[in-house]
Amino acid sequence: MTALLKQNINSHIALTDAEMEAFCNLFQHKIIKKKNFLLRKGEVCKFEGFVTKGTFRVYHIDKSGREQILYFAIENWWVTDIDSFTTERPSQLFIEALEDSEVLLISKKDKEFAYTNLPKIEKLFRVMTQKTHVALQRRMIDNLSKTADQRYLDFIEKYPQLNQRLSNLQIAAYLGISHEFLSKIRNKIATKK
Amino acid sequence: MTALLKQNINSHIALTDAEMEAFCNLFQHKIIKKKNFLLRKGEVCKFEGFVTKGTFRVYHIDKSGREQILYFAIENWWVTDIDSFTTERPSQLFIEALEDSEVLLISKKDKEFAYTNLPKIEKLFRVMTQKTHVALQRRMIDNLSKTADQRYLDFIEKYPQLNQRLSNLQIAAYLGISHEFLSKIRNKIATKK
DNA sequence: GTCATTTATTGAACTTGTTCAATGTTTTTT
DNA sequence: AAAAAACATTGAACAAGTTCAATAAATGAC
Repeated sequence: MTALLKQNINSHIALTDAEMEAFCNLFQHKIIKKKNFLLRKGEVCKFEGFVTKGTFRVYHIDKSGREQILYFAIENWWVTDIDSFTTERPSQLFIEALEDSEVLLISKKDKEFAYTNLPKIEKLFRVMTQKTHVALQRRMIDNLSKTADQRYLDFIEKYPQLNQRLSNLQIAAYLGISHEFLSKIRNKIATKK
Repeated sequence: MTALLKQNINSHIALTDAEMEAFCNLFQHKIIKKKNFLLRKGEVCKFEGFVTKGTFRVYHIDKSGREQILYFAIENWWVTDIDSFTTERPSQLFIEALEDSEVLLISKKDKEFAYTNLPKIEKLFRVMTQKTHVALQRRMIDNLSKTADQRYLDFIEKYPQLNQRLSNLQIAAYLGISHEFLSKIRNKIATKK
């Protein structure tokens, strides 16, 4: 059940078998059907999750009703609203399953327990947050400097697995463009080749 | 010399006086004159810095020569290229003083020393990275959902101190628009009131 | 204080991306 | 298998933002 989680943790830091067991035992397995929500705007995010099956999208809905996707999470990715989870304030985000999915969830209390009793877990989350932050910095710069065409080409090159699994609607909401315009970009790319 | 740094650390976590002294003693004071660089593209970032005086901008230059500002750092802010610092690979970024400035710098080796010998420092940087990450997530969503006018209004409301100290050139590079267009936005706002 | 440099403004032509509406295609549900 | 729903494409009119060039204003260097 937690094999993928253990492998993921191993890719960041080294834990003894006992530490690994102790930590992984804190997670609860949960099944989320397609179109169901792990979190809705207004709720306090009470978990940090690790995806073992399926796809989630973490998104925001603005005043005019448009959706902006902060990130996708598929197998082997972590998912949470880190803001709401740490501050315990209502979330501004939605986390929705785009397919029938499964996650391992750890509660805030159990995570705090791990921080105090398993010092390396503090390092694990520092390292993971740093890596996530670096990726977001790159995306920020790309969004400031690149045209939508280029961002789309980058996306399909960087995340071929996501490109296969996601509708163009979802990809457009991630790139920050209308799906109609994405369709025109795709047409332009296809006819150019 | 390190009073501001101590105050900043206290705003994130609680350290004993001995821990605080031990940690703050690892920092070196450095003066950087206006238009000089703390880091240039191609160099490995060997420090994490805390600004005690002045202003820095952390920016990227794209293929067409346009500059995108990742963030500004004034007194009481931290500054580094976290990507280059952790991976020890050449940086893609420039860090430049926009005024005569002063920073407290900690080297990678000393930071590692702190992580192993002062466990709370691990927590300090986890917490700080989380907060920075949350701020960047918000900026990302704003950039995906809001028009340049609104982002500018948000900027001057959120960072009045930066708005005062920075040229419109710098602000435009942060917002991801041309400075000419920022000028037109400013005109529109001024004549509307 | 003057000259040179940098920063800010404005207008015109252009490019990128949006909106809306209509139509076709695919997927899901029953 | 048919009907409904969701997704994708296309075109036309529009809005947002860029580029280039010219000029004005502010700042810095000597």
